Amino acid sequence: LTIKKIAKIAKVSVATVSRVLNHPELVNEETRKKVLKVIAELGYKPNKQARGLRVRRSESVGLIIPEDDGSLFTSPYLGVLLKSISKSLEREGYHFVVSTAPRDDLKIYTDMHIKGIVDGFILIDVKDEDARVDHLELLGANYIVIGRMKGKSDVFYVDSDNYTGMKEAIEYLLKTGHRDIYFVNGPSDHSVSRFRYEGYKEALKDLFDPLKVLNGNYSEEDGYNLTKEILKRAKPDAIVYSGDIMAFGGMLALREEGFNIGKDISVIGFDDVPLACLVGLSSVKQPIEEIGFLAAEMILKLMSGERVESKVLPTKLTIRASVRVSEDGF
Amino acid sequence: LTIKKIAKIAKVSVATVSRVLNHPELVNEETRKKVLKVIAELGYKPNKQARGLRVRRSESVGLIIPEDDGSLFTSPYLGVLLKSISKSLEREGYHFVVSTAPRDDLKIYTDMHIKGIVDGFILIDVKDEDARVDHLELLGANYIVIGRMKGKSDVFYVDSDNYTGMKEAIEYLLKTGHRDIYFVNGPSDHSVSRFRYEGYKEALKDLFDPLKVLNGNYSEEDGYNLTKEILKRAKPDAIVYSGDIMAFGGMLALREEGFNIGKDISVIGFDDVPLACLVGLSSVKQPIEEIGFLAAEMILKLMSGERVESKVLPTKLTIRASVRVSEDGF
DNA sequence: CTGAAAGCGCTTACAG
DNA sequence: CTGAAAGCGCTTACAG
Repeated sequence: LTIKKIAKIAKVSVATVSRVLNHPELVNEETRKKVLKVIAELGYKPNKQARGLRVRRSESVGLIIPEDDGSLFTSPYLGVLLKSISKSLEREGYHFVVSTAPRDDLKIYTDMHIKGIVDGFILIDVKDEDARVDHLELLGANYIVIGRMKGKSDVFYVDSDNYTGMKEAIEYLLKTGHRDIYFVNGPSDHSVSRFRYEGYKEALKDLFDPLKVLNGNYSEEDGYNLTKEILKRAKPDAIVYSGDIMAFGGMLALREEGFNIGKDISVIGFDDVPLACLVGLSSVKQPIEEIGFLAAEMILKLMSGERVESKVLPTKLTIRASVRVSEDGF
Repeated sequence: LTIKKIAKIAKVSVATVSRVLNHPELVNEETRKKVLKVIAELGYKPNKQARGLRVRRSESVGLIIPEDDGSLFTSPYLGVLLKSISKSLEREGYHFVVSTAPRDDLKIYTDMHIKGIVDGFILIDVKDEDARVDHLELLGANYIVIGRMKGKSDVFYVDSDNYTGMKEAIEYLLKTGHRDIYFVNGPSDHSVSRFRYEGYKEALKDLFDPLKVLNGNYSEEDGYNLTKEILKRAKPDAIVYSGDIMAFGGMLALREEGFNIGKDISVIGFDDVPLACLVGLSSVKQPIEEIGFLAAEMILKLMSGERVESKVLPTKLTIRASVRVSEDGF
């Protein structure tokens, strides 16, 4: 079932059928209706590859999941993000091509770009120094970033406000009487971690002590181990984790060491995964769905030459039983 | 950078360049080397759309995420599954097109099929009566299913052995002295739920009582509410949940009602999400990654006309603190 | 407003 | 073993 057959049945040229589909305003109403009727009756849809070949666009966007272990994306995060991106692209008639590769595999970007498989990329899980960005720049490919990179002011991005999110969490702890606050952060070269670190530092001001910051890889194990390490040398008022999964690991370690969470010590996580509520973990939520929607919108705009603006979306702190509200707090 | 340019530089015809790429055995070794050298130097990759148009294949596989709320796929499940499918397809040079749609939206399948966007589909989250399957059958599209459907013996699938997984869980409970075992299952029209139900029933034999089975939608809320409902009318030895997320909700309800989990009552979940370990929830693990790999392999085989065989993969029960081991148990 | 024609970048029978 | 040619299914300048 091709455009030719439609043309024949509707007794017009293929050009007219194509025009009805792509520039309906250019064709006479009667002709248009006649053609549309045939199209509807036969259920014709133009072949995407033929169209793509002709217009030199694939009308699809790619996302390559970095294969690192223990990344941010073991949480429900990834599923929700992919879902919201695909939904948003779908609405605009674009497709979403998802692939997987080790983070330092740049070949896959070259491939997808040169073979014309996608018109642009959405990058996730970026580091401050990210070879992928330089590579895409070199290729001249369209791309946007979920997250942010140090000093790369020319890269368009959507990000949640990790800085303010963490700052607010710490400020809340300070307000409720906590002074000795440890921080189990993600890898220090992760941009996400950097922003959270800055927020932590800024909120603490004079109380800031770099020795109270530890770095893990967002895994439960690291949360557990780093917490044990902290407890070996100190007995803090509070520990803040750069991810709920790490916080869960930390809570386990704390319990093992006899701490009553929310009484002897306070804990705050990041992400607000569904289970945080259940175990009473206070947490900072990122607007993942919205980030996905905006990312899709942004790459589409970029590709169509529209003006694009990077966006930082607010996070939301939810306090639950894991935080002790001292007498002298409010 | 097209095949034409390569041909010109290598001083051969485009046919020869194409042959070097697609049927290297048909071309003289010297010519081949010469062409390959030019290709490597210029970094040429054949345009996928042009190729696809010519060979009438897109070399990609589609998966449409059903948009239901509270589905199986709020857990980390979805991310892991998509990752493993894409990895597996990638290896075979295929692309993975991910989209989203309400579960009853069949148009998107028609579209992707007729427009030639994908050569086949992987279906997830299937129900016993699933309009998508009938629709794809009607379209004459290639597809396989993750999960299983009642009575559709002609549909190829990969599934984990939900029946045996649940049966083993119940048998363990029986062996450790539990007799009054409730079951909070998923929706009754979900094939996954049906198999778990059968396993539950089979293991209990005479002890089986249909009134002890409740249906939820895999959400934490449903786990919580249905547990409360159970506790209103009974004080069971154990409650088994068809998903860890529901089990977490159930555990919260149990604690609220003053139960000491693992002493007063036993709890087992399904999925073995990362956090299950942390909170001591016993659970049945599905081999999600392997399911993804096999699903990709299977659809590829199906499309290439190879013989395909449905597969059922074993699950694994891990007992943790949430199960009481009574004196008369082993 | 409409049609004939060119061409997007490939692959593959066909002929030699 | 190699090349010239046809053609996959579209879209769009061009001419009328």
